[in-house]
Amino acid sequence: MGTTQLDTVPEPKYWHLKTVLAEALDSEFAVGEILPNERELAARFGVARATLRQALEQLELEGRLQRRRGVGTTVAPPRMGVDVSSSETAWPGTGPESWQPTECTAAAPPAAVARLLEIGPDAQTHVVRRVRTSHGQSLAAELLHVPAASVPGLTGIDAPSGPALARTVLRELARLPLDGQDRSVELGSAGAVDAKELDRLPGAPVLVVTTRYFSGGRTAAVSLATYRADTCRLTFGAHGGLEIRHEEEQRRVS
Amino acid sequence: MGTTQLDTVPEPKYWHLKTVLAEALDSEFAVGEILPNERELAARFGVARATLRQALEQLELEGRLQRRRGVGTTVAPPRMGVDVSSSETAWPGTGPESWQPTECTAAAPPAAVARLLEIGPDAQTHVVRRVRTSHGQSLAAELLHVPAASVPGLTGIDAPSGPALARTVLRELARLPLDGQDRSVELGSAGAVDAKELDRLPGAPVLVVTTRYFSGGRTAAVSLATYRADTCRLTFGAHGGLEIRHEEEQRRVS
DNA sequence: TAGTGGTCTAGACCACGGA
DNA sequence: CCGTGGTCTAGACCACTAC
Repeated sequence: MGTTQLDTVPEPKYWHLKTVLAEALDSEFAVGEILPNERELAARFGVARATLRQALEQLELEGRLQRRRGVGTTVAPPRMGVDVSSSETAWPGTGPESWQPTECTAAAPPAAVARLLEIGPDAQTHVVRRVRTSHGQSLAAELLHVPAASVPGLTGIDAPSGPALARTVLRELARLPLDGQDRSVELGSAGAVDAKELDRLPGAPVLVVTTRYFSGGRTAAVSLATYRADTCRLTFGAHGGLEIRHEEEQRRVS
Repeated sequence: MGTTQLDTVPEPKYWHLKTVLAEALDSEFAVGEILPNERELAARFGVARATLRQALEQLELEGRLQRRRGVGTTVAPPRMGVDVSSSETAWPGTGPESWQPTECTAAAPPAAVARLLEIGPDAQTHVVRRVRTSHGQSLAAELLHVPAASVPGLTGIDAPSGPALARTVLRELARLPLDGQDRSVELGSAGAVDAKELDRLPGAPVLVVTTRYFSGGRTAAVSLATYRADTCRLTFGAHGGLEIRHEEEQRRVS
């Protein structure tokens, strides 16, 4: 028979729905435009709201949509390219970066960090909190763990607090010779505090960038930076092509 | 009053559930062990299955669990560190890599790729499919887009097909002088074909690594590699510390 | 065939943002 | 206050795996 057999692999509804919506997004909506609410979209497509939401969830994961409680679902702009390699072989806080220190506390590091720092789980460390912003939007939240042993110049001083202390720690750190660094990227979900800092709900997907800074044959500091996975594309450019350019806004299928 | 007021921010059930499960995973389960099935877990915690699944979903996203239909939910091993920078300034297919070419077709590139290649959307390109495996497990699926203009040596030859053609294209590509390359990482979801190649369901979260290869002032090739986000941690090591080491298997909270 | 996770439904109530 | 997305329920059936 001439009928091309389909349905041998029945496509899930939410998957088909996602495809349809993605095409509509390309052809019928402008960036920033708000979609009809979920109840109406579900009715329009003849599915339950939960099913519709499964499709929206995927599109949000891919950075095509942005959903905000109490507001609505909007068409997201293309992801921002965020350079993560510019500070190649450079201490954090040096250079014209977009990081803003917000806090500094003293604490014992979590087990995973202690392992990376190659220190005991009860060693004192300074924890510097920083936020990276661009165009007024929070891109990433960072916890920089600096063992007290790495910045001996701070032992006597305990005067400043908050951002001031953070800057002092960064300054002391920058006095060490930097031998090199290590980076890794993996998927994670935002904890409660990071989520608030990134203006997202807890559990939002994030790209976790782990950086180890080496000095004098030791690991002098470890940074855990969580980037909003919905809005960021991390670039490791040596050729300035995929950089922070905001690129074309609107595309249409030919 | 001495009562520390909680409940000012009522925690969602699935969030609390996720925390409880994560702790149980650390303290009561070994890697590879299978958990009770979803219906029983839901009953045991007194929640609906959908709610339990929301918690499991998050834990899977974080690489702590692995769920397989018809089998069950198992405790996942720590993520594999996968080096993505070793081929720094090197053509793909050269060196002792773990990539395996599987196919090669001729096609016009999708719009997004055409833009990166700086060619028209209807230019002919070779599309090489490769799979990266480690320890018998599929880690990543790649589509390498090579404009026909980049490998003029192939115009006369059209004899081999499949993997053989793929290797020929890679060989021809390697003859060009490589000026540099560009890399970016972002979150995506696996398409139907990639999902099958990665042994995951469509829509599974992946880390998309986009690489541009430059030669003679032009973009000679573009690679789109999708890494399993649940099992991979991408490393950009200059110091061989976070490399493919499988690391400690089992941890316990002190 | 039995048991697993994956999909889907039709409701309900809650938390948040803006008017 | 109303409308939005976020959470949750108690079911049902389907697709896959292994025995």
